Amino acid sequence: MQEHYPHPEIADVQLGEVLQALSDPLRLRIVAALAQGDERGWGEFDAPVAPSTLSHHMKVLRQAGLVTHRREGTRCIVALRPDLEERFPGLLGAVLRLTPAEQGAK
Amino acid sequence: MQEHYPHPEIADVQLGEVLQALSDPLRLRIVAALAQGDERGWGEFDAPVAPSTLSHHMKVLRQAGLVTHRREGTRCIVALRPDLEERFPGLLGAVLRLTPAEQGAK
DNA sequence: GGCTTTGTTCGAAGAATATCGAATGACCAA
DNA sequence: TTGGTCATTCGATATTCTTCGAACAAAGCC
Repeated sequence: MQEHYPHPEIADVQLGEVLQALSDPLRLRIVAALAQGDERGWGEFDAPVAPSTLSHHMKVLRQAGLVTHRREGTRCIVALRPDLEERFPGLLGAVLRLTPAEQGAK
Repeated sequence: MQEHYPHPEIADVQLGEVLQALSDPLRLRIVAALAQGDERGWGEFDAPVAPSTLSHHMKVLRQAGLVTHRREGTRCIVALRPDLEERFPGLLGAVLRLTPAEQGAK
Protein backbone atom coordinates (compact mmCIF):
# COMPACT_ATOMS: atom_id res chain seq x y z
CA MET A 1 0.00 0.00 0.00
CA GLN A 2 1.01 3.57 0.00
CA GLU A 3 0.39 6.63 2.07
CA HIS A 4 -1.14 8.71 -0.68
CA TYR A 5 -2.51 7.35 -3.90
CA PRO A 6 -1.65 9.28 -7.04
CA HIS A 7 -4.73 10.54 -8.86
CA PRO A 8 -4.61 12.27 -12.23
CA GLU A 9 -5.76 15.85 -12.57
CA ILE A 10 -9.35 15.84 -13.75
CA ALA A 11 -8.34 17.85 -16.82
CA ASP A 12 -5.88 15.12 -17.76
CA VAL A 13 -8.53 12.42 -17.74
CA GLN A 14 -9.00 11.17 -21.30
CA LEU A 15 -12.21 9.84 -22.77
CA GLY A 16 -10.45 6.96 -24.46
CA GLU A 17 -8.90 5.78 -21.25
CA VAL A 18 -12.23 6.00 -19.45
CA LEU A 19 -13.88 3.90 -22.13
CA GLN A 20 -11.11 1.37 -22.12
CA ALA A 21 -11.25 1.12 -18.35
CA LEU A 22 -14.97 0.46 -18.57
CA SER A 23 -14.59 -2.15 -21.27
CA ASP A 24 -13.34 -4.78 -18.84
CA PRO A 25 -16.17 -6.78 -17.22
CA LEU A 26 -14.70 -6.76 -13.76
CA ARG A 27 -13.90 -3.08 -13.80
CA LEU A 28 -17.34 -2.23 -15.11
CA ARG A 29 -18.80 -4.29 -12.30
CA ILE A 30 -16.76 -2.41 -9.75
CA VAL A 31 -17.87 0.94 -11.10
CA ALA A 32 -21.48 -0.21 -11.25
CA ALA A 33 -21.29 -1.35 -7.65
CA LEU A 34 -19.92 1.99 -6.55
CA ALA A 35 -22.62 3.81 -8.48
CA GLN A 36 -25.28 1.97 -6.53
CA GLY A 37 -24.56 4.04 -3.51
CA ASP A 38 -21.64 4.72 -1.30
CA GLU A 39 -17.98 4.12 -1.33
CA ARG A 40 -16.71 0.68 -0.45
CA GLY A 41 -13.82 -1.04 1.11
CA TRP A 42 -11.33 -2.50 -1.32
CA GLY A 43 -12.08 -6.05 -0.29
CA GLU A 44 -15.85 -5.79 -0.47
CA PHE A 45 -16.29 -6.52 -4.14
CA ASP A 46 -15.76 -10.26 -3.96
CA ALA A 47 -14.04 -10.21 -7.29
CA PRO A 48 -13.21 -13.66 -8.67
CA VAL A 49 -9.54 -12.88 -9.08
CA ALA A 50 -6.37 -12.89 -7.04
CA PRO A 51 -5.69 -9.86 -4.83
CA SER A 52 -2.81 -8.83 -7.02
CA THR A 53 -5.08 -8.87 -10.05
CA LEU A 54 -7.74 -6.84 -8.30
CA SER A 55 -5.09 -4.37 -7.27
CA HIS A 56 -4.10 -4.03 -10.89
CA HIS A 57 -7.66 -3.28 -11.98
CA MET A 58 -8.09 -0.79 -9.16
CA LYS A 59 -4.99 0.98 -10.35
CA VAL A 60 -6.33 1.11 -13.90
CA LEU A 61 -9.60 2.59 -12.66
CA ARG A 62 -7.80 5.15 -10.56
CA GLN A 63 -5.39 6.16 -13.30
CA ALA A 64 -8.21 6.41 -15.79
CA GLY A 65 -9.89 8.88 -13.46
CA LEU A 66 -12.92 6.78 -12.59
CA VAL A 67 -12.39 6.20 -8.91
CA THR A 68 -10.56 7.59 -5.92
CA HIS A 69 -8.64 5.62 -3.36
CA ARG A 70 -8.29 6.74 0.20
CA ARG A 71 -6.37 5.26 3.07
CA GLU A 72 -8.25 4.50 6.26
CA GLY A 73 -6.14 2.77 8.82
CA THR A 74 -4.98 -0.39 7.22
CA ARG A 75 -7.76 -0.43 4.69
CA CYS A 76 -8.38 1.22 1.36
CA ILE A 77 -11.65 2.95 0.59
CA VAL A 78 -12.77 3.15 -3.02
CA ALA A 79 -15.27 5.68 -4.34
CA LEU A 80 -16.49 6.99 -7.65
CA ARG A 81 -14.61 10.08 -8.61
CA PRO A 82 -17.05 12.92 -8.02
CA ASP A 83 -15.63 15.34 -10.58
CA LEU A 84 -15.92 12.86 -13.42
CA GLU A 85 -19.47 13.97 -14.12
CA GLU A 86 -18.28 17.49 -14.62
CA ARG A 87 -15.48 16.36 -16.90
CA PHE A 88 -17.66 14.06 -19.01
CA PRO A 89 -21.28 14.96 -18.34
CA GLY A 90 -23.73 12.15 -18.83
CA LEU A 91 -21.14 9.56 -19.75
CA LEU A 92 -21.16 7.40 -16.67
CA GLY A 93 -24.92 7.62 -16.39
CA ALA A 94 -25.39 6.51 -19.96
CA VAL A 95 -23.11 3.52 -19.51
CA LEU A 96 -24.37 2.41 -16.13
CA ARG A 97 -27.98 2.66 -17.18
CA LEU A 98 -27.15 -0.07 -19.66
CA THR A 99 -25.18 -2.45 -17.49
CA PRO A 100 -27.06 -5.49 -16.17
CA ALA A 101 -28.19 -5.05 -12.59
CA GLU A 102 -26.48 -8.11 -11.20
CA GLN A 103 -23.18 -6.58 -12.13
CA GLY A 104 -23.63 -4.17 -9.27
CA ALA A 105 -24.08 -6.94 -6.72
CA LYS A 106 -21.67 -7.24 -3.93
CA MET B 1 -13.34 -8.04 -50.02
CA GLN B 2 -16.29 -10.27 -49.75
CA GLU B 3 -19.76 -10.48 -51.14
CA HIS B 4 -21.57 -10.18 -47.87
CA TYR B 5 -20.07 -8.90 -44.68
CA PRO B 6 -20.95 -10.79 -41.51
CA HIS B 7 -22.74 -8.63 -38.95
CA PRO B 8 -23.64 -9.80 -35.47
CA GLU B 9 -27.25 -10.01 -34.40
CA ILE B 10 -28.13 -6.85 -32.54
CA ALA B 11 -29.06 -8.91 -29.48
CA ASP B 12 -25.56 -10.36 -29.45
CA VAL B 13 -23.91 -6.96 -29.34
CA GLN B 14 -22.20 -6.58 -25.98
CA LEU B 15 -21.69 -3.34 -24.11
CA GLY B 16 -18.12 -4.20 -23.21
CA GLU B 17 -17.17 -4.78 -26.82
CA VAL B 18 -18.78 -1.54 -27.87
CA LEU B 19 -16.85 0.37 -25.23
CA GLN B 20 -13.63 -1.34 -26.16
CA ALA B 21 -14.16 -0.60 -29.81
CA LEU B 22 -14.71 3.05 -28.97
CA SER B 23 -11.63 3.24 -26.79
CA ASP B 24 -9.29 3.32 -29.76
CA PRO B 25 -8.67 6.86 -31.05
CA LEU B 26 -8.90 5.97 -34.71
CA ARG B 27 -12.04 3.93 -34.30
CA LEU B 28 -13.67 6.66 -32.24
CA ARG B 29 -12.77 9.11 -34.98
CA ILE B 30 -14.38 6.92 -37.57
CA VAL B 31 -17.57 6.59 -35.57
CA ALA B 32 -17.63 10.32 -34.88
CA ALA B 33 -17.24 11.03 -38.56
CA LEU B 34 -20.12 8.73 -39.41
CA ALA B 35 -22.27 10.36 -36.76
CA GLN B 36 -21.82 13.72 -38.39
CA GLY B 37 -24.10 12.74 -41.14
CA ASP B 38 -24.23 10.13 -43.78
CA GLU B 39 -22.52 6.94 -44.54
CA ARG B 40 -19.09 7.08 -46.13
CA GLY B 41 -16.88 5.21 -48.47
CA TRP B 42 -14.25 3.07 -46.82
CA GLY B 43 -11.40 5.16 -48.15
CA GLU B 44 -12.83 8.54 -47.19
CA PHE B 45 -11.57 8.68 -43.64
CA ASP B 46 -7.97 9.53 -44.45
CA ALA B 47 -6.79 7.47 -41.56
CA PRO B 48 -3.06 7.72 -40.90
CA VAL B 49 -2.52 3.97 -41.13
CA ALA B 50 -1.90 1.35 -43.76
CA PRO B 51 -4.94 -0.05 -45.59
CA SER B 52 -4.51 -3.38 -43.91
CA THR B 53 -4.59 -1.71 -40.52
CA LEU B 54 -7.67 0.30 -41.40
CA SER B 55 -9.32 -2.89 -42.56
CA HIS B 56 -8.60 -4.43 -39.20
CA HIS B 57 -10.22 -1.53 -37.34
CA MET B 58 -13.22 -1.63 -39.64
CA LYS B 59 -13.66 -5.27 -38.83
CA VAL B 60 -13.48 -4.55 -35.12
CA LEU B 61 -16.15 -1.86 -35.45
CA ARG B 62 -18.37 -4.13 -37.48
CA GLN B 63 -17.99 -7.11 -35.17
CA ALA B 64 -18.63 -4.92 -32.15
CA GLY B 65 -21.91 -3.90 -33.74
CA LEU B 66 -21.10 -0.24 -34.26
CA VAL B 67 -21.12 -0.03 -38.03
CA THR B 68 -22.44 -1.79 -41.07
CA HIS B 69 -20.51 -2.54 -44.22
CA ARG B 70 -22.16 -2.74 -47.58
CA ARG B 71 -20.77 -3.59 -50.93
CA GLU B 72 -21.27 -1.16 -53.78
CA GLY B 73 -19.51 -2.17 -56.91
CA THR B 74 -15.88 -2.36 -56.04
CA ARG B 75 -16.24 -0.10 -53.04
CA CYS B 76 -17.28 -0.59 -49.45
CA ILE B 77 -19.78 1.74 -47.83
CA VAL B 78 -19.60 2.21 -44.08
CA ALA B 79 -22.48 3.46 -41.96
CA LEU B 80 -23.43 3.68 -38.32
CA ARG B 81 -25.52 0.74 -37.33
CA PRO B 82 -29.04 2.08 -37.00
CA ASP B 83 -30.31 -0.43 -34.46
CA LEU B 84 -27.54 0.33 -32.01
CA GLU B 85 -29.55 3.14 -30.48
CA GLU B 86 -32.35 0.77 -29.72
CA ARG B 87 -29.95 -1.76 -28.24
CA PHE B 88 -28.07 0.77 -26.08
CA PRO B 89 -30.21 3.90 -25.89
CA GLY B 90 -28.28 7.08 -25.32
CA LEU B 91 -24.87 5.46 -25.31
CA LEU B 92 -23.48 6.65 -28.60
CA GLY B 93 -24.93 10.10 -28.09
CA ALA B 94 -23.34 10.43 -24.68
CA VAL B 95 -19.95 9.39 -25.99
CA LEU B 96 -19.99 11.43 -29.18
CA ARG B 97 -21.16 14.55 -27.41
CA LEU B 98 -17.85 14.38 -25.56
CA THR B 99 -15.48 13.68 -28.39
CA PRO B 100 -13.53 16.66 -29.73
CA ALA B 101 -15.05 18.07 -32.89
CA GLU B 102 -11.96 17.77 -35.06
CA GLN B 103 -12.14 14.03 -34.62
CA GLY B 104 -15.08 14.02 -36.95
CA ALA B 105 -13.13 15.73 -39.68
CA LYS B 106 -12.68 13.97 -42.91
C1' DG C 1 9.19 -5.71 19.29
C1' DG C 2 6.51 -9.50 16.82
C1' DC C 3 2.10 -10.74 14.55
C1' DT C 4 -1.99 -9.92 11.68
C1' DT C 5 -4.53 -7.60 8.35
C1' DT C 6 -4.70 -5.30 4.04
C1' DG C 7 -3.12 -4.17 -0.28
C1' DT C 8 0.87 -3.19 -3.41
C1' DT C 9 4.81 -4.29 -6.25
C1' DC C 10 7.54 -7.35 -8.87
C1' DG C 11 8.59 -10.62 -12.16
C1' DA C 12 6.78 -13.95 -15.45
C1' DA C 13 3.69 -16.37 -18.58
C1' DG C 14 0.13 -16.24 -21.85
C1' DA C 15 -3.42 -13.89 -24.52
C1' DA C 16 -4.94 -10.14 -27.05
C1' DT C 17 -4.06 -6.00 -29.93
C1' DA C 18 -1.87 -2.86 -33.37
C1' DT C 19 0.76 -2.42 -37.14
C1' DC C 20 2.86 -3.28 -41.51
C1' DG C 21 4.00 -5.32 -46.26
C1' DA C 22 2.97 -8.83 -49.48
C1' DA C 23 -0.18 -11.61 -51.62
C1' DT C 24 -4.94 -12.31 -52.82
C1' DG C 25 -9.72 -11.61 -54.45
C1' DA C 26 -13.66 -9.19 -56.39
C1' DC C 27 -15.32 -6.08 -59.39
C1' DC C 28 -15.17 -2.89 -63.30
C1' DA C 29 -13.30 -0.92 -67.61
C1' DA C 30 -10.83 -1.06 -71.75
C1' DT D 1 -8.49 -11.00 -71.10
C1' DT D 2 -5.70 -7.70 -69.33
C1' DG D 3 -5.19 -4.39 -66.23
C1' DG D 4 -6.67 -1.13 -62.44
C1' DT D 5 -9.04 -0.06 -58.18
C1' DC D 6 -10.48 -1.21 -53.71
C1' DA D 7 -10.32 -3.73 -49.82
C1' DT D 8 -9.31 -8.23 -47.23
C1' DT D 9 -6.40 -11.84 -45.57
C1' DC D 10 -2.06 -13.71 -44.07
C1' DG D 11 2.18 -13.86 -41.63
C1' DA D 12 5.28 -11.44 -38.81
C1' DT D 13 6.60 -8.33 -35.15
C1' DA D 14 6.09 -5.32 -31.31
C1' DT D 15 3.34 -3.75 -27.80
C1' DT D 16 -0.05 -4.00 -24.34
C1' DC D 17 -3.15 -6.48 -21.18
C1' DT D 18 -4.52 -10.09 -17.90
C1' DT D 19 -3.43 -13.03 -14.57
C1' DC D 20 -0.97 -15.27 -11.01
C1' DG D 21 2.20 -16.26 -6.94
C1' DA D 22 5.84 -14.55 -4.11
C1' DA D 23 7.75 -11.02 -1.74
C1' DC D 24 7.08 -6.74 0.37
C1' DA D 25 5.20 -2.56 3.04
C1' DA D 26 2.22 0.13 6.13
C1' DA D 27 -0.91 0.29 10.11
C1' DG D 28 -2.68 -1.40 13.99
C1' DC D 29 -2.72 -4.78 17.85
C1' DC D 30 -0.92 -7.84 21.49
